Amino acid sequence: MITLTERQSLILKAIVRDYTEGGNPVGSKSLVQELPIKVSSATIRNEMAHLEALGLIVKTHLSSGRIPSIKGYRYYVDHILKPEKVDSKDLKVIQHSLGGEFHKIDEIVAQSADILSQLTSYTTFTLRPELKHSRLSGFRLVPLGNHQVMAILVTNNGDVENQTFTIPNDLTGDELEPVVRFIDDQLIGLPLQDVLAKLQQEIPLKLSHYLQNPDGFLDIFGSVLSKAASERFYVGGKLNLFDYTTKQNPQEMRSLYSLLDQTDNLANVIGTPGQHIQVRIGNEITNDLLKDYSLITATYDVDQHGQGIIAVLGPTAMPYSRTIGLMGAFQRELARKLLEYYRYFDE
Amino acid sequence: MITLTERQSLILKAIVRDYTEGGNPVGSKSLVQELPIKVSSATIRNEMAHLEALGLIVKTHLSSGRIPSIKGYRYYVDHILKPEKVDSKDLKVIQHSLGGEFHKIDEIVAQSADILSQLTSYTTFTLRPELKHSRLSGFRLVPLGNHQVMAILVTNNGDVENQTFTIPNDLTGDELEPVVRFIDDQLIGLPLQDVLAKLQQEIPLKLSHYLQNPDGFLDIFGSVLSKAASERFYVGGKLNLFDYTTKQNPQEMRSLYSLLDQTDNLANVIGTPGQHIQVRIGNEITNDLLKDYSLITATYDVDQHGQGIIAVLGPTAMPYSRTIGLMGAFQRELARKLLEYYRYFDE
DNA sequence: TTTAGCACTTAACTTAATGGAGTGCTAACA
DNA sequence: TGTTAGCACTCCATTAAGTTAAGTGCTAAA
Repeated sequence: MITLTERQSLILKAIVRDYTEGGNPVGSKSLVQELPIKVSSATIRNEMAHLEALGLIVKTHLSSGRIPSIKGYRYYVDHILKPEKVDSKDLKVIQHSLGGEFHKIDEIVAQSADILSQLTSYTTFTLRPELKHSRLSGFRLVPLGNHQVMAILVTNNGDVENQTFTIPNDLTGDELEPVVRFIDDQLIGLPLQDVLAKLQQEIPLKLSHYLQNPDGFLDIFGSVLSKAASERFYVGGKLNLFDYTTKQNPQEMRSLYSLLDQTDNLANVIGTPGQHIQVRIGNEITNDLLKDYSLITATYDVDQHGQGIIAVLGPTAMPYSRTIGLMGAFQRELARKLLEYYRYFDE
Repeated sequence: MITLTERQSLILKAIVRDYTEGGNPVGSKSLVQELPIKVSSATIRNEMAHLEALGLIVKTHLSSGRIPSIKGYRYYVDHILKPEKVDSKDLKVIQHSLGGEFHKIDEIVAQSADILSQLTSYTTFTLRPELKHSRLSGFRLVPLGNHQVMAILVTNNGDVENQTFTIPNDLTGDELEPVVRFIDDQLIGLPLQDVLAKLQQEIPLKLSHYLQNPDGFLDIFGSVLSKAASERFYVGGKLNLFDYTTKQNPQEMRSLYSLLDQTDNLANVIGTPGQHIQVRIGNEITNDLLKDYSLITATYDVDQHGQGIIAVLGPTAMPYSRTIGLMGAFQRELARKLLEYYRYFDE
């Protein structure tokens, strides 16, 4: 366990600030002018040597200024940083962007990713509150004429998922009616997860009483259901990657960009709802492509409707204080907006 | 009007081929070995000087080999190039990828963009057959409970567009029923364009006979309608841009990438259905961001269902012959698949 | 414990030197 | 008249050497 003196802490803090703002290694002379204490550059050099011995800062070459190491950022984040109070202008942006009328939870969550990326200039990820709290509240099959049927699934949270199918010739709309009634009787009110489980087991058997060949229908229902039950991250500010990337090589950029496009895979990187706010720096992220970046994840809480995630990906040299401040504001505002949205359907 | 001798034409062709394959300026000595005619390097130098005087090839510096100029590519494309016959393996890939079952035209068109980008390693754009040939064939409002209504619009081509709305408290599902009947009576069978036009003019007036306050409904109907009537390009192989880009600067990459993301703006760049196949090279493209690239657009024809577009964006130094060959195959296969799809709804 | 002073190190930039690929031109040749 | 060998010339790319500025560690004195 590392403990720093007041002065060492001030120096580390100044190095982190200078480096994240200017991008250049920080030398002892420039620190003399900035520090609120009066010491010579030689003294600061001595302290810096100490911080380096502890592994908190490193040189880029033998006679260069210092930059924070991963461990240094870690110490800074854990012991020094105070989240910055959100600028009232920024808060207004957040509130205004969430103030409009939304018809879907996903719209709110996607919008949040966009606004947060705009405010931070980084790349952001948002996940809606976990679906394990969603229950099936309705299922319809709407014949559209011309061999087409639309399947619609509704949850108690107001989520609507739909998909259009071309019906095989041996399956008419009329035949499907009793099946819909079967679903209504047996499955309405159950959590989506349970429905999904039953779909693998008892439903096919029971359904065969109603329908000669249930496969076609099961495909349709299963497909809409799994769409409704799938958790996916929304990504905002993908283009910002071009601004803060450390990669020169277009090939590496491609791999990175491609990672952000695989929204279904992001849970592996970002994780699941958990700690209030978690900062992962450099190789603390379990993905080699991101080992030069920092990832901040925050869980937000919408009471009995479960928890969701917002996350920011940026350079290791980022203004953590400001970023974390903004994320705190988003946690609150997003939770508030979603609660308001859910309340509409709880009536 | 430029006319080249047989030998000059051979030399230009060889320079284009060498440069697009190797990426290096081509010198007279290397050409000696490749050309099917027996002449010395000095002779070739003389001919090259002539081609340069015509503006077909240029030097990168005073004593360098030559590369084709825009004008040179132009001449090559217009007078020398023969579309390459599509490899049977590639043709199988195309046919297989379009062979599956699709539930939407947009799926077919989007899939085409992906496959073409895969085969060319470039970025591709596809546009479905023009919507002016689509007619409104059905409109539904499905109440989903809990203040929600789904509006569904169907066209004679089997296109289905839908959107979910939260209904204002002063608008109940029952009230909407006569309105749907009004739509069915008055608008079914009309081209979407006409419906859109009427929506601006006579409909609001007529509707006020049925409904106290038609604004809410008009918003809903207009919103779904304009979704259905909007033409947008599908983009495939955006990531390939990283491979063939000439930009080093991340900022320029960002602008370029951002252009490709604005799918509603692409018509300005790519144009509307027209010529069979059009090749635009370098600054012939009316967009400064693309002035170092080539854009090949091809119109495909689906009989009475109208025309669509496929396009490929790549480096100016691209194997035009192969690319154009592939696009020709796509024109045929895509038109065939769409015809088959449409036929299903014409029954 | 702090500080002034100094020798030392390194990146980044500039300048010079060298080799190779390719050209244009001239004069001879078929 | 078209073709070719020969040669001087140009420019890029690479390497080598020199210079400057920023910053360090260490020593010795306050």
